[in-house]
Amino acid sequence: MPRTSDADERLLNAALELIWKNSYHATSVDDICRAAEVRKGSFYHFFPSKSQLALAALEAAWRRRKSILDELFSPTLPPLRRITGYFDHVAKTQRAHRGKCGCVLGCPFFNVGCEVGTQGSALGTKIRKILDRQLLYFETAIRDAHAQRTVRAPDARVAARMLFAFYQGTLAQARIRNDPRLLGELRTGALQLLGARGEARAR
Amino acid sequence: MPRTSDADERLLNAALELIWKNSYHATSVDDICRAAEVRKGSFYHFFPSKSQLALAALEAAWRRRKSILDELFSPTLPPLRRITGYFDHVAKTQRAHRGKCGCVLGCPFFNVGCEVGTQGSALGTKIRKILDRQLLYFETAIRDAHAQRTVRAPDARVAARMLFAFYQGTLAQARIRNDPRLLGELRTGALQLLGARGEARAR
DNA sequence: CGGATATTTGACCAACCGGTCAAGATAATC
DNA sequence: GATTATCTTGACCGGTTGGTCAAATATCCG
Repeated sequence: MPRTSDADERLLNAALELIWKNSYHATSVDDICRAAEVRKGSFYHFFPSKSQLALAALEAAWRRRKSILDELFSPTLPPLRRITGYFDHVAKTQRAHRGKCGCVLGCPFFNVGCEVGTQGSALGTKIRKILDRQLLYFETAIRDAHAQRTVRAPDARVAARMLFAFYQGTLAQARIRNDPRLLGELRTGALQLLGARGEARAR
Repeated sequence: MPRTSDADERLLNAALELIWKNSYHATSVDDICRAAEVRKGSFYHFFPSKSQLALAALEAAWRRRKSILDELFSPTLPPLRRITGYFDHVAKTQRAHRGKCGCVLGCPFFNVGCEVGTQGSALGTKIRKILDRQLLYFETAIRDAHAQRTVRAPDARVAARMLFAFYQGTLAQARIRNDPRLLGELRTGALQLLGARGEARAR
């Protein structure tokens, strides 16, 4: 067997980068090829269509994110720490984005989800699935926090949805305004939203 | 003087509808012309470019929204009622969208803001301005609520930003999942986020 | 080395993109 | 009813879109 190429990976990376920074519809196949230094013929050797490439790129991004989430939401950590620790991590990476490419980028799944959500595409379905899974991390952390009474959240699922909405809304505002300082409000907002007890608020 | 036309208004309405439902980049000039039953030549008689049309359409949408906000956030109403009343109104109109076109559409300013936010276009600037103004309604309501001690929010601006993020995040989730039921969580989340007192929570 | 398979290349496609324009149609005004 | 400014029309533009393809080339394996 002949020749192994990394052009497919370069395409995945370039696609994620461009779609994340701009948007799905604003990113053309030619743009992606140019950024990945791959000719269009090779593009269609590896991927059947632009939408399939986007799907694969988001899937790859999710795999990376999942391993970070698994670490930050480890059950060995106090439940509220998992959440605030994750928010700290998000603030850090968004600041890094801003340093590198000049923009706060927000969440790629959420951004593309907003863009294509109403169109019933395969992309939309995949994104809903990813967001659902991300929600689960919040849900179990909140359930644990409730069990050890650092938080009062009888319905952990609803509380997780509200926290997730607050989190994504804050991240999106940071993108729209290109201001990572807004992410500093994630921690206090989360504790407030979950009705965290006084003692739990410190650090 | 000759001939008065409403083609410009039809274009504004069609543009808002299509951009809101789909996205800015997914909506073409031809799409808009078709929906408005206007030939392309007429389009460019009234508007110099697609982006200027979008700008004007969002501006018109904001004017309509502003008059609703002025009414629902009237200082004659109890401060928390202004907020919950607005959320009720949003839930109602989003349900209506879903009934009419099958989709929860979310907030047009926020959606387009997410899409073009990083590109430094005039559209982005306009949207930031609109979102800022919408934020002010929350801010004064929260300040009033704090003054009459139905809420504890020493920094009304920060509290407003957090509430706004929660509101937009929830609306966007409802769009992504096409589920208006999520909007039912706006009220309880808002009261929780603002640390509303027990008595204030009842209806 | 020779063959099999994986990859690369660049030319090509029809459809569509945002935008232009000259010519004609229409209607309020005098 | 002529004038005049507003609006409408449809043909047209070069560039870009997502996507195709046959031929060339590179590599691994025996």
